[in-house]
Amino acid sequence: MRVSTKGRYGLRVALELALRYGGSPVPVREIAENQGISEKYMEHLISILKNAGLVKSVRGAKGGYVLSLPPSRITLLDIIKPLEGELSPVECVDNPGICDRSSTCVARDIWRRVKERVEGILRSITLQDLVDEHNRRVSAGFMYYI
Amino acid sequence: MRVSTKGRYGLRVALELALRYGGSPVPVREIAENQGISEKYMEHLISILKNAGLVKSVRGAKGGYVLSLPPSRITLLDIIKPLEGELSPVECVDNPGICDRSSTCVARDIWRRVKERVEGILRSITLQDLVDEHNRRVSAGFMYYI
DNA sequence: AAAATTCCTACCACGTCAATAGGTTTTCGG
DNA sequence: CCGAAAACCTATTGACGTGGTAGGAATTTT
Repeated sequence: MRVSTKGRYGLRVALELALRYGGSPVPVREIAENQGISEKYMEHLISILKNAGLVKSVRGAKGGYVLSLPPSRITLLDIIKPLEGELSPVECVDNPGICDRSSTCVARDIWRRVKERVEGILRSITLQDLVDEHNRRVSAGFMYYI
Repeated sequence: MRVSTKGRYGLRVALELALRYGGSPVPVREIAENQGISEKYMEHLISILKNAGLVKSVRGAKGGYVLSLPPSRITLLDIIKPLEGELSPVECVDNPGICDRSSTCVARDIWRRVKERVEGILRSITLQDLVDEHNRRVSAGFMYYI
């Protein structure tokens, strides 16, 4: 039941772009450095987000990436889905034809509920929520050291 | 975010044992035949359930497996956990030390909530619930053909 | 004794994931 | 106009987990 690094890293990328929303385009190199992830791999991940229409690119020098929508209008599900594919624990939830027991299978119902809940959580949280929470923690951490 | 065949098959095995709870021990061969799964592989899976204390074995001829508790006292989480391991979408939920950002990571909180929800669902359903639902469907299917 | 069954350990083939490599194209600044 | 900075594209690789197999040893019933 693990999310791959695509989903994990991708979420961190999106958060970084959200924190800098409204500013100049952010090059992959910067994100990769901040996150301690290979630049080349990051490039690959962000191209998935681009194809999904979540980020826009600016080519050439001084280029980089920006979110194509305000953080408040992007849910975590929007980000995770293109990176991870369907969030079903089992194939037959999305594709009943794969198993001839699907129509009466009691297990399938369980897996369907699991998927719905997971999607529900991710859909209910926006990037802006994460930004707010992040800022709360940073300022709390700052206060702590005074 | 997929559950492996271990979890899927294991759940079906448990359901079969639950349907036959109170009867004589069920040999692996029978379960494997009913489910269309390799006997050898099934053997391996059921030994995991045995080590977890969910089923008891009776060795020798006329032997087999039985649930070690009534179906109403076994939750789906009890079954899935030994087969699949922790249900965390990311490692750091169970093992914060793996990442030095854990203490302030906003993403980690999300993944923790996902895990809690998934576990919550699986913990709220017992094998007896599945048995009841199964029986309901069987009799409904029967009525349908009259 | 023979058959049925659990139990144990090792092995392997395959696919996916994570990552790397090596370029080509576009754009800005001077 | 040139060079640097950046996105973009395609292919390849290495490692690992998953799913499944093999062969036999131990235990119990008939």
